[in-house]
Amino acid sequence: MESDKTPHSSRQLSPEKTAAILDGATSVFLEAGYAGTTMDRIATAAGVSKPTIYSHFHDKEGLFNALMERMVQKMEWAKSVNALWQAPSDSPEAVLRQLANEMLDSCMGNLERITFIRLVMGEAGRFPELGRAFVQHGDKPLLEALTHYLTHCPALNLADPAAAARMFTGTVIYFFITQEMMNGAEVIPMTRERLVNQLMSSIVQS
Amino acid sequence: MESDKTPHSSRQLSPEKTAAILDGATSVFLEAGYAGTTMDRIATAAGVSKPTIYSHFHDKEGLFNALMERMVQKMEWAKSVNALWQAPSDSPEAVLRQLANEMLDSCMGNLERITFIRLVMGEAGRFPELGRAFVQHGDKPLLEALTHYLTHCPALNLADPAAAARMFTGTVIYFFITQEMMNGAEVIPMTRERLVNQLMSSIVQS
DNA sequence: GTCTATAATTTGATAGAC
DNA sequence: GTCTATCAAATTATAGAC
Repeated sequence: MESDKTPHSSRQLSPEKTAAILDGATSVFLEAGYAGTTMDRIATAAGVSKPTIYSHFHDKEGLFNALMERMVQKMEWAKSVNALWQAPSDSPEAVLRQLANEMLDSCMGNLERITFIRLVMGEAGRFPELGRAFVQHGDKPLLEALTHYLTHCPALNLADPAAAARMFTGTVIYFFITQEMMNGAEVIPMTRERLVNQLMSSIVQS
Repeated sequence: MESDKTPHSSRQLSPEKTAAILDGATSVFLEAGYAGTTMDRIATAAGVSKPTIYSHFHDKEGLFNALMERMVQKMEWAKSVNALWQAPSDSPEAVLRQLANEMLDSCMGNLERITFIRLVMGEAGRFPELGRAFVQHGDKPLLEALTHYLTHCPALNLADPAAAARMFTGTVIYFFITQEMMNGAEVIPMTRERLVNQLMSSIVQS
């Protein structure tokens, strides 16, 4: 068969424009939500014309899906999970404290992440696959790594490590949700230190 | 001064229509989100004309604010909180188990509540007061009641009851978020029984 | 007080030039 | 391959009849 890479290839879309469209559309969708975003604003933000968008993506929904898939895959807790492996000789308490703090450091005050999660939760009803992909690429790897750690850490004797991992992540992430995603920091004040201490006394020595 | 309640009062808006508009608008906003909702659809759903809507509410945003304020106030965990007081002689484990189960019963499979929370989280950036009101009327009373119980229950000796209450509600509510709001039930399976057992072994005997 | 009809603008999407 | 110009439909909001 002939190669696809002939000099005068029939490739019809510029990768640079594709990236510009995705970047511009990302910022507009994050700011205005799905229904609040117009193709005109995306064209302006991306520095291209509207027909160019439609030549690279079938329609508004196709562009949104492509863009959110890209964002969901960049959204993993990889850096936080590293805390579980990079100092294996540390005490479980030190390791788990660092995990909680890495998770909170990567979320608290991170306006782009806050806006992204708001968008995912708001659209998870109209785009069910988006919600599932968020859990698949975000929560699942974190829960698996933490469950594995809690299972194999010699000092801990947990009856149900997977449930303990759920309690750990749920406590940390819902704290982030109430304080920052819901603007509740002054309504129900709480410090991260007290929360993490509570988790330690519940997991490390129960 | 003259009374406002003269027989030929100058009252100019029918309360029945106001209620019809609020009800119709609620169902449309829940289904389509803020930007995805049109005043035409609200008029049809409410069984009134568009000018009638504008005579009762200043504009789309004013209608949305009025409606969400009403929904936020109906959204309390009152029934769940009752579990903390209606059988004070029960063991802490029995009381806390019932609280967790009441919370989950009122959420899991409750499509209207799922859609409502998705709407609040999705719009908490563009309507910051909405997020705060959600925490004020939802999380705060629940946390205060649970903290009070954990503080005064003789059998428990918790170092930080408020932090323990946070762990309890965060674990339960984030479970609901991942499994149902994010459609993650098949991606990261977990039973409510295991989760509640984990909470019991972390709080009742730590 | 509520409606019918409509104004003014914006929207998602495309035809056709180059 | 990308743009200018433009379409048909939908959108927020209102004027004026009754």
